[in-house]
This record gives sequence, structure tokens and C-alpha cells, in this order.
Amino acid sequence: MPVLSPTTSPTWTDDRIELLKRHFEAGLSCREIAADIGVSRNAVIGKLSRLNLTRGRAADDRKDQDRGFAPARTRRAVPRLQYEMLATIYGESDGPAAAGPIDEANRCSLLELSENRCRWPISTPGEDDFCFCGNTAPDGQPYCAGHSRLAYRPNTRARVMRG
DNA sequence: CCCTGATTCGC
DNA sequence: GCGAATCAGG
Repeated sequence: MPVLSPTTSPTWTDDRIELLKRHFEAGLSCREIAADIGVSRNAVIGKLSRLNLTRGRAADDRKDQDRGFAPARTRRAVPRLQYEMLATIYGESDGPAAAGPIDEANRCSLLELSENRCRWPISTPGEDDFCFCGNTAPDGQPYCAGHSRLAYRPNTRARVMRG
């Protein structure tokens, strides 16, 4: 007999499902599993639910949801989020160090602040030791270089995934 | 706000 | 059965 005739795309084949289960049991998040297998997160979750492999909930109550709506639910392709995310992670060309020379030696009180002094608050307003960073701040910036990086968060979520 | 998990429902 | 859309919680 011949081998087989995959006329259609081999969606969830055995090895895929095994990978799915393996990664799931390994504790990987659905997003990671999806990325590894090459499908969408929802596909993974959907399959897991179908296999009754939900990690937390027990497929129970959940209130009533949408019902009776159909604007245009056909192909919207949303693997973009993943790619953007991956691109962000892999394209992270950020200075590993030397980005925040934060000295506490220059701290000053509110009254001592001037235009070129970092206004980063130290401690809690009202407390005895409440003061400001006081470091030299670049012109136009309210904070020094180090605190500016903290204040303006390009990506606070710089999580490190093993890879 | 963003991310993750789970459910519902159209295809 | 599959997965996009959607909701719900953290």
C-alpha cells in the first residue's frame, strides 16, 4: 500500500499533539507552545480544551457570553502579535550596562532643585527622608540619564525567555 | 495596559 | 474537529 495522501494541510497530527502535550506538561505557556509548534495560541488552547487538558479551570460555569452576532468573522490573521513580540525580544539591542549612573550622593530637597537637577523622588512624600535625586539632568529633561530610562519605559516587560 | 487562559461558535 | 473571536482574571 502507498504511504498516504495528505491532500489537505496536516493540521493536528500525532506528533504535533505529542509536542503539544509534552510542552504543556513541561509547564510551557500556551503562547510558547504555539510559537514552537507554529500555530496560533488559540489553536493550542482550543486543542487542549478539546483534549480536556486544561490546566486550571474545569470547563464549568462562566456566565453568559456573546451570542447572536456575526459581523464578519472570517480570516483576520493575527499571528502578527507574535511576530511583533518576537521581533521586539530578539531585536532588543539595548545597552546591557552603563545606562543608569544613579548617584545618591547628590540628593537634595525640593527647595534645592533647579532646572538642571533630576527631580526623581526618593522615598515617600511626607516622610522624613523624602528628597530628590539631584543629579545633573540633561537640558529639557526633568530627570537625569539614569532616571529618564526608568521614567520612560520603552519595554518594561523585558522578560528573558530561555532560548 | 498587556498577557495568559478558557469558552463559544462559525466554518 | 479546527481555530478566530471573545470574555475573564492577573
